[in-house]
Amino acid sequence: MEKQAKGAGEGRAGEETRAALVAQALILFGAKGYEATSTREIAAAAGTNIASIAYHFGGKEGLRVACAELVAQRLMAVAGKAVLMADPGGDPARALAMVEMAASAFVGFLLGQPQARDIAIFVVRELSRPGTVFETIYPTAFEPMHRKLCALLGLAAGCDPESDDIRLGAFTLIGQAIYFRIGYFIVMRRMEWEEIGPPEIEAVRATIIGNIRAFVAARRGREQ
Amino acid sequence: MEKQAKGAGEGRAGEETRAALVAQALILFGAKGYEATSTREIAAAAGTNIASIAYHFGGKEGLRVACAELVAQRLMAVAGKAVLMADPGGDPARALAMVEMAASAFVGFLLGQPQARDIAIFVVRELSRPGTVFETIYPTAFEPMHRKLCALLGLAAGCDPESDDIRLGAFTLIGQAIYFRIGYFIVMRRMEWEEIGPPEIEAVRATIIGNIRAFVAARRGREQ
DNA sequence: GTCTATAAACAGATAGAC
DNA sequence: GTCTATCTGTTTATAGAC
Repeated sequence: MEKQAKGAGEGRAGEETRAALVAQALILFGAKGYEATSTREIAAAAGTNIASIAYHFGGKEGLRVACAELVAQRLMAVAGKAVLMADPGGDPARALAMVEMAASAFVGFLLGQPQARDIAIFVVRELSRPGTVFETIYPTAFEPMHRKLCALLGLAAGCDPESDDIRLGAFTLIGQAIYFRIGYFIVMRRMEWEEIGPPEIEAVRATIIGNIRAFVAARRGREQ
Repeated sequence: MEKQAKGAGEGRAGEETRAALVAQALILFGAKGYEATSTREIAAAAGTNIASIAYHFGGKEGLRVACAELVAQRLMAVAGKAVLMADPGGDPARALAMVEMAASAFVGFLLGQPQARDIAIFVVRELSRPGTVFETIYPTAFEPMHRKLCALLGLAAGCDPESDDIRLGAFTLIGQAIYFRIGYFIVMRRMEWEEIGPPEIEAVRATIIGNIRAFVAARRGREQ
């Protein structure tokens, strides 16, 4: 009644409404889960009506897919340049530094502003089960990044980048970072933190980077 | 019509129905999520009717709480003896061995039989947001276990067990294990595994135990 | 305690005016 | 493209027979 005063001859396309719907859906899906979020809720948050979801996306499921596409695109835009194009030039020390930088950025994203956190949890939820969204995000974003991480780790540690050891090790690195988002409230309670701000993020970062160095050091010290 | 032939004078109490409902709800909540699971589904899986959920638990939410209580109880029964009562007797080497044993058991549980995996994911989901279930499981099961893990890690590494470093380090250890459950399908895809059986579990176990040793070694080698 | 039948609320999808 | 009003199916919860 007061929110939208757009007449029929508005001119500006419905691209804005579409974008608002995806943006709000992403936040709500992340915060409450896909099933627990109603289309009415999303429409209200986006300042539009329920019917517009069917119009723009064909239905709730289409909106979910649109969220996945947006996320995959953003992930590639951000990490694609920072991670995928990283070139250590065959130098183990530089490779290690690049892994540390990537981990640092990842932790900052996971624990940063609430909106980023909700997007992160949307991705985690969707990647935890097979489906359309999994098939959208895994091949275009996750797999290339994990492969690159393995390349850097392998170079840094002096191991075959595609060995079971390095591939699984890369998962343990990702996992410990993601846990701080999954277990957000557990961590806050146990650490007796009121909120997770810059100093807290820094503490998490330091611990994870310590683990990365220990991981690499343990392998460097062995054979090869 | 054919499933239940219990007359009025059956004698055996409804404790069985109650237990079946909790058991099936736990599996379904874990597999599909709380919101995505209908009470009809649960009742059918438990071989009873919808009304019995209201009778035994007051409603769907009561069933969720009952699941939490069962999980908290089982966690304490299993891990309570294996972990909480572990006494390294002040020996760092024994403390490290105990952490490794606990991690090994934890990974086995997380990746073991499907039923155990579903229970694990129920716990992870519920602990990821504040609520009644969080308040049930966190203080009675999670907090004591994390504290004990910190004690063992601190002793093994020669650090203050309640320092930020050790407490956060304990989270990174838990996180990397849990990731293999959260990211089950990602791992399978990337590792090109058809299923996660004993040899795959062993590989994950080896990587995580390697990380634990690296974590401890990095701190032992420093000061103190 | 267990069940069927049903009530009341809510979901996602759609028709049609503008 | 946007909206209101409505359709259709499903949800949880409940009443009441047995």
